[in-house]
Amino acid sequence: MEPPPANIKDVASRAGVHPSTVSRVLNPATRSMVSDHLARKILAVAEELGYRRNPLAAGLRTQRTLTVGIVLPDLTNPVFPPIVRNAEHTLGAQGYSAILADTGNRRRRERAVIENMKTRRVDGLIVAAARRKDPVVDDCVEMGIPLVLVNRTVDKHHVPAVINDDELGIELALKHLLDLGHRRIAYVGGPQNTSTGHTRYRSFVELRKRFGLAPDRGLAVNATDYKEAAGQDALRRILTRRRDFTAVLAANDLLALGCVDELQARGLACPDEVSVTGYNDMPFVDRLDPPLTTLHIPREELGVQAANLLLERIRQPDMPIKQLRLEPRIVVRGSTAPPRLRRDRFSSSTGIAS
Amino acid sequence: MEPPPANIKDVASRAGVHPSTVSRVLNPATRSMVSDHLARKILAVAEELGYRRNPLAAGLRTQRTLTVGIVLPDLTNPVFPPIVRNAEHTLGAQGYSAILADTGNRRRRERAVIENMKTRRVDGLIVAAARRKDPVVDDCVEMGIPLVLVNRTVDKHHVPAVINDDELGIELALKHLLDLGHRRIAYVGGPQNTSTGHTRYRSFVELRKRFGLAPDRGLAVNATDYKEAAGQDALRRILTRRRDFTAVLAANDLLALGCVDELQARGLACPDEVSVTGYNDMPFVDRLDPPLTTLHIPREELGVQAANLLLERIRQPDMPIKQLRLEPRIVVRGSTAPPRLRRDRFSSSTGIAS
DNA sequence: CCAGTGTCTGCAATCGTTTGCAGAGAGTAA
DNA sequence: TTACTCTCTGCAAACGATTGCAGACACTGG
Repeated sequence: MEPPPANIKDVASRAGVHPSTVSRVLNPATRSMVSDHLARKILAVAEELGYRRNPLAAGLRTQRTLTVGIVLPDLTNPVFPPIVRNAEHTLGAQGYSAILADTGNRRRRERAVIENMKTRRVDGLIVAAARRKDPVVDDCVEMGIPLVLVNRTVDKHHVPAVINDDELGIELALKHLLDLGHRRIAYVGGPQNTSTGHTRYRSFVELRKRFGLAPDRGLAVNATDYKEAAGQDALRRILTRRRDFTAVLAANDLLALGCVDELQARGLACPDEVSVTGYNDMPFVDRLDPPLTTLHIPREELGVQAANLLLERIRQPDMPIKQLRLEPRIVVRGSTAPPRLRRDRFSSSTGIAS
Repeated sequence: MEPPPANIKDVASRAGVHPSTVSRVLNPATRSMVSDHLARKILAVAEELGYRRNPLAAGLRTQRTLTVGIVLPDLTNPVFPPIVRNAEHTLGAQGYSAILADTGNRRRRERAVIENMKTRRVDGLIVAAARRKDPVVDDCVEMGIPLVLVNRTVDKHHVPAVINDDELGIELALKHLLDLGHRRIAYVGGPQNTSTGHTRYRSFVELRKRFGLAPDRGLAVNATDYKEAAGQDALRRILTRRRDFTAVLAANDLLALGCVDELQARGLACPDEVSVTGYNDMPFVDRLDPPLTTLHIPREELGVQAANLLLERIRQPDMPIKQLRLEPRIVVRGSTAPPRLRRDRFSSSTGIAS
């Protein structure tokens, strides 16, 4: 029922040649070493026997496994599936397989899965779970393991990465709100130990200055996590101090949803009383109530480019390090609108009128 | 910068023993063959040298790779990420790594990726992309490769699988609509070459009979694909024939969303004029406009159980074949409501009043 | 005829583990 | 002492490929 698959020796003996000759024929790089006549014969026999090269044996000898690891913080965050999918496709087209691991956002697990991938001798890594200071990533670059960061990067600047232009993204969102007439704009940011959380926050602060808005510290809070609950919590904290903002700029769609929840819980209408913007343009946020104004990022492109960059590094490890910064674009939907005069009950509690 | 990792020979010579002894110590099954004293010493040396077993070499020898393949039709369908994530976690806890492939719903690619996984000598496969008649799956069972289907199964009944109890699901949805007072209920089904599409459709037809509803063929259409556009298209086809239904039972959330789109396009309010139910309770459908009434399936459980079942089959290939059928539960939200008297313009076209 | 040049193929070592088999000692009983 | 059993460790052959090196062979030119 289960005949052992043919190996290179079977092919060789059936073709009346030595296994090494078969190997050479099957390997494109050494293909030209053997005469055409013989090669054709060997290929025919291989085909006939249904021969498939054993990647374990080959990998053992060559130290290359045609395998790359993909490390995610959380596959259920809708940003990642399209990235993974496209990365997997483009890797697959080049003969590479992807081994996937989800760290659940835990450092211990990140360390463990990358350790595991290293012992499995992956040829390279795509990491979407990087922290700004990430010793695990440092280890990899130090060991010379080809590595590409995607979506998030690290503070050290000599690591290949494909990320979003977050300065631009925040600028687009902020400009949109300013154009609508908003002036008191709250900010709900992401975890500061991620590059996205950090950059978006810094961009917001700087742009606010640049656009001549008062540097209102109490209006910006960074969440501990890119999840709805954390976003809701962050906005709640802002609301304990200030209630006079007319818009919330959130660093991520999930945070934005949390903000919407908190507004709803307090009976504040979105966008009538408070506008909200997100970041990432996750699938289905266009169908939410209200449809979320957000920044669209080229998810597919992120995956493809990360894969290509990694392949490039695997094949030419000495190339200068590249960092790609892809541009987001704003998608205006129903969660933002011009500010309106506040109802009494809203401003009354702090005594501040907008 | 890159010292070659220690191998078993290094450990052996450093500990003054033979490599085979080291191997025995490191392998739990043979651990007891060597004296405690020596074993402890060897473990210490291994630790000291940072020894990690090379899975390629071991796999070459043992024919086991501690690797399983996960095959998906479409990772961007929100049903799958939770399944994958949980499967990966539980496999990882047992030392197995997951290599992932997305077939993009194409048969050619399904064949190719599974072929690839077989040559990579995976120890088993979790397949979520099965068709009802799936020669690729047949090949695998015939070759004796441990295999577990998840979410979808095949017609042949001797394949291990973890799926939903779709009869129950459809019954719950239908009952819910009946309880609300609906009598003319349209059905938008999934592709009939998938087990889910087939079973849900059959269940709907049978249950309608059982509940004493007229067998209204024109009210049921099966979409070609589990996507929004296909759902919209299916409902459009129904609407060309009949306009007197007050509810649509969709076999999948994405189809349901397509139905909502079509209703919206025609100016039919949901749920005021037509109720809609979905299936799967994808993330975020609770926040849509309207929030979708749907069947919640134990996504995490599906992943965990599929992984466990696979591990069981890998370790005990001769166990009788198990099929797990997990129960969905209905989640009632805003997309369903009691039927109301139709407005004139709606019923006028067919002359039938509900 | 011999040396020299090229082209092709085979030899054998190697990658890092695992495991059946056998042998070395130690201990026990007769 | 001998024979036998047990427990532990080493030997060496796999697993299935790749590749540096060298040899076989045909051909050419002197």
